[in-house]
Amino acid sequence: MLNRVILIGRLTRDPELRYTPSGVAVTTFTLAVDRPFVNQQREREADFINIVTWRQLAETCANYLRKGRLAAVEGRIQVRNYDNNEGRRVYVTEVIADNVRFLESPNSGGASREEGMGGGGGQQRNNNGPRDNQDPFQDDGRPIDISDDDLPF
Amino acid sequence: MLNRVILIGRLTRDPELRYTPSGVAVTTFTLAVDRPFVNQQREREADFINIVTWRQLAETCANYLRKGRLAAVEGRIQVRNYDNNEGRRVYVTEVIADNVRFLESPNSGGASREEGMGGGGGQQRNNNGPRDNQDPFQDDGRPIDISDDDLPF
Amino acid sequence: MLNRVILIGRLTRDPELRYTPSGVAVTTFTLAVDRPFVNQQREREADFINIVTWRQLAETCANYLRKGRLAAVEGRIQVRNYDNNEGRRVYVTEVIADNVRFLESPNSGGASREEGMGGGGGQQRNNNGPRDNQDPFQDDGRPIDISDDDLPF
Amino acid sequence: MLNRVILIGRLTRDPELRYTPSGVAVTTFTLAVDRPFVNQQREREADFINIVTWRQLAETCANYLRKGRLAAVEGRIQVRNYDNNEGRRVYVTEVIADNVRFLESPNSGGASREEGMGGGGGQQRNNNGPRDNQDPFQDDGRPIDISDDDLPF
DNA sequence: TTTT
DNA sequence: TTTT
Repeated sequence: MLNRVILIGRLTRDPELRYTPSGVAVTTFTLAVDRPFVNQQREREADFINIVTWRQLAETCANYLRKGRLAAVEGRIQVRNYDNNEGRRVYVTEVIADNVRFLESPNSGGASREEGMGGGGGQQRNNNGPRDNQDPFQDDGRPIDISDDDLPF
Repeated sequence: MLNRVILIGRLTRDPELRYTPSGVAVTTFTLAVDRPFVNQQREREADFINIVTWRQLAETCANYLRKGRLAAVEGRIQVRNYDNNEGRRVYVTEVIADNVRFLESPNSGGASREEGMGGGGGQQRNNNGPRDNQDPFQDDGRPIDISDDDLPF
Repeated sequence: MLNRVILIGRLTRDPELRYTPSGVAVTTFTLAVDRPFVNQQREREADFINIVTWRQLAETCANYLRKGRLAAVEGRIQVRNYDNNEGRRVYVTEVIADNVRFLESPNSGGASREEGMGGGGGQQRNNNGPRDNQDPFQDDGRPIDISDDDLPF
Repeated sequence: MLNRVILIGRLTRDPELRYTPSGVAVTTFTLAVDRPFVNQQREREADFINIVTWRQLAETCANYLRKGRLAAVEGRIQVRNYDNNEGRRVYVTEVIADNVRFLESPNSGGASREEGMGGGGGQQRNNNGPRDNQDPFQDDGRPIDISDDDLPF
């Protein structure tokens, strides 16, 4: 009936942009949200929360967010379930975002030194500007098997 | 860094009150939160979101909430993980509530007819008033093996 | 940059539906939101918060909300200022709602006995169903001098 | 009954720290919160929202926030009214914050060049570190006539 | 009275 | 000007 979430945290990795068979953009990433200090020893812990964005917002997130950046996310909690290959029902909880704010500009630091460095000998990219959408080798740019109702995170 | 959730929905079952070994009350329940209408056929779907409350709030929720009742929950998303008995890592997402509002009084209807009817031949209870805390057979009232950090939902 | 408000409270009076010169519907009402108990004497106080809704949501609120009803409002804070007839700058704070949930059905009680009783000899209305939109004497149904940017609350 | 606000914006001026007669710290500042773009010409507008913090949080805000800095504020809307010296009832809306996040470190830029430059011949201060609480000339550090219930913003 |  |  009412379902509202607001988070501020840092991306644990670069966002992943995919497309549904019908061509709808969907971007996923994980936000590390620090918990309030629990004890005097100031042990720091975080919750790692999966975020899903769709359409125009998905494209924008893929272009402007990177691993390590601070972002604010507004959205709603969604709980999906599916049966895995062992016949077990698995529950997945995600936040479907409808508003994302980039709280660090690309050149204000905060991003990990390793961001964008691909698995080995991959293309080098300018990680401080937006990602080049024309890049034909842009990872995750190909249509894949995701439906709007049941996208695997 | 900031983690805020606000939900309005209905309880899918009676709340469960337990105690940690050190005697801290913890109450869990699931909220069915209707999704906004997706299509013209007005198919109604809901997200089933697990809620955890602690201490005084846990006692109050156990006393005043029942299956079917409408409630507003304020809290934060928490993601726990543990290794199940098959050696698989399982992720559990819950909302740790710090504020719960009862949006239906006990006698304003909305609660299922079956609420409180135990497994078989159980005690009958007046389901419209608060639960009797003195009841020595109150289900879930015994200390069980829950720690504050890793309570099984 | 981010501006989100969620309120639950009761209407202090019937909602008012008006139209901008270009025919856009705008409904205003005030929500009484109880403050958390301040002291042991349990003095109850409330904040009275002005709500503005537009377009389809305005029509729906005018049709289904009434004085005394419980409602949840989601929106954003807006601060307007204008110079009054004494040349003083006046600041007005409202919540522009984009989502309103009716937490009491028309026949679940909660509405004041006096609701809808107009100033003198007014039409009688069935206050428990939705308001009749065809009613040619529906109060506040005439176009008035409100602009989209600067509506007087 | 439920009253929750979350804002992200920039301070329009340095925060002001005061004390109630009984010695309770209270800090006030104004947050400029950009509105979503209204038209194609990308006219940018903002809402200027008054924030009030109390006790420990007030001290921390006075120490770490400065004009121009980005901050996230969590709290509740409060509406006060008083009769001004012309016998008119004036309504004041503020956000009483219970959680403030500093989204820019003191040396990440963003602060105005003029911040901290006092009215005339005042002490110079290092504006990038926290404010020195021992400073005997610290502005707004003297007890003033504010009560907990009716502080003038 | 307003911030970037 | 205020609701239960």
